[in-house]
Amino acid sequence: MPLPSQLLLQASLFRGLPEQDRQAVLAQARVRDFAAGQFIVHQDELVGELLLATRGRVRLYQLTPDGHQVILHIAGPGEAIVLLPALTGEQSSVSAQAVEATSALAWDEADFRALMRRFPGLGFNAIAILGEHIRLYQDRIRELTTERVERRLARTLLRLAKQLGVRTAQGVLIDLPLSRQHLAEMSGTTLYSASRILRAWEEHGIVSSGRERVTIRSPHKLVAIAEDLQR
Amino acid sequence: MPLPSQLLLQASLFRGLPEQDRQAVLAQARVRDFAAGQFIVHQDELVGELLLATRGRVRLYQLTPDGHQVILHIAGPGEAIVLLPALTGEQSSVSAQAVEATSALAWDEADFRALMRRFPGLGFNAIAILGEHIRLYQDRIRELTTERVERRLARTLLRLAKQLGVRTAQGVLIDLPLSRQHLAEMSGTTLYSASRILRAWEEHGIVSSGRERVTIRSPHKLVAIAEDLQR
DNA sequence: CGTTCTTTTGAGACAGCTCAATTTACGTGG
DNA sequence: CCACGTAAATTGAGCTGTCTCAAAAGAACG
Repeated sequence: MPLPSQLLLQASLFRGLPEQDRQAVLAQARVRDFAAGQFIVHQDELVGELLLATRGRVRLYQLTPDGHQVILHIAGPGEAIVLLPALTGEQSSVSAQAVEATSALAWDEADFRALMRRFPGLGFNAIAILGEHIRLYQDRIRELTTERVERRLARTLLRLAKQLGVRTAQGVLIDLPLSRQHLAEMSGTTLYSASRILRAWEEHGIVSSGRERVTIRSPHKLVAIAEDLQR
Repeated sequence: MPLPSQLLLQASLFRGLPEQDRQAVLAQARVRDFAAGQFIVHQDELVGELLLATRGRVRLYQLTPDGHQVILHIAGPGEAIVLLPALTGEQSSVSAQAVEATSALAWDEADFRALMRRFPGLGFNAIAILGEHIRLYQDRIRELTTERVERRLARTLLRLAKQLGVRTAQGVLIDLPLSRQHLAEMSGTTLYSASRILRAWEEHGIVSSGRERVTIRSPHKLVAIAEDLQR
């Protein structure tokens, strides 16, 4: 099996590890594949393994009792799909569903913990990843309590563009099937408000969006909206 | 200096550490004291040390460009005041201000990292703590996007009661100077809405609140509001 | 070329915010 | 211990951003 080593060199989890150690860690991983739309873990379930995406995209979300979805993150190649439950042995706080055909490396919880004892760098990297998540979440909490919908939506698009953006002739395409509903669930609003705002932006030449696709034509203007540089 | 060892046995950071190791870690700590109201760290500043509260209460918050505060957490004895920046070497994502006279143990960033290499249990505990924060933040994001103010306020009070609640004759007192403004900043609303809701709850015998004080008379009813058990 | 899912758009409702004006509680100093 | 000043809390009134619900139009796919 040819490992996608270029990508895994960049994976935050392995950053700074000596090549030899990295190989030792990779040697213990299994490969798992998920079809588009397949559920990978369910909220409040025990998982028992650490999953690191190598291909595809995974939607991480929480479900409320009355059926609302809140999307917390879209994980792409090089990112962990399930990390915390494997590190702490607790159940998952989120559900994960593959958006596209996805592959991942999998380590058994116990195995990975043993690896962390052997290679302390792994532990530091895990902490750094959790730290990034914490910062992102803190930012979102601040945005949700102090900013209005339009700005939050702008931030969501900018975050997505940074993470999954692809340069095209028209601008930056967010390379992911992304409905208005999904955008709403990432921004803390409703599908209707998201649709109206995107329409308005389309009129102003800021974005160009179709069915489950968004291209940012003018990242600059979007930043202006997100950061309130206009008035 | 007599260490408050009972408390430090419970501190999540030292959980499960052999007594001997714990002593070795504690031996490298300095004690720092902060007056009520004193600023401990500022957002976006480098910190350079890990701070573990042993006494008092610390408000952790973010400030928005237009001056709004968003309170992310109130840290009490046994909890870390500054953790992530020391672990990753990055600047702090939050500001910290002592609510009361506060004491803390302090380790230099580099020293603590060395201790983590020596005692891997420290690293696992750090991960567990970060994990708890992540779960709390995820919950808040979900609440902010799907629940209305009254319920969020109920949850805020319940969280505070769980963490800092003191049983009294009238109910559970939240042992902390806590204005309507602060409650609003923890719940994602305004001081006015918080005030109105508390008044209504007072009328229904759910809480009894005075100036910067809240006592929960009927935790049961508050849970009913938070969890929507009523209708 | 009908079926299904996504998106758009309209109209109305309302939760919660804003702003202003009091009232209440506390601490301090005379 | 009282009077005063200050900060917190309450309350009213009006406004509006955003949600809700309904309906129709557009896009994809067998």
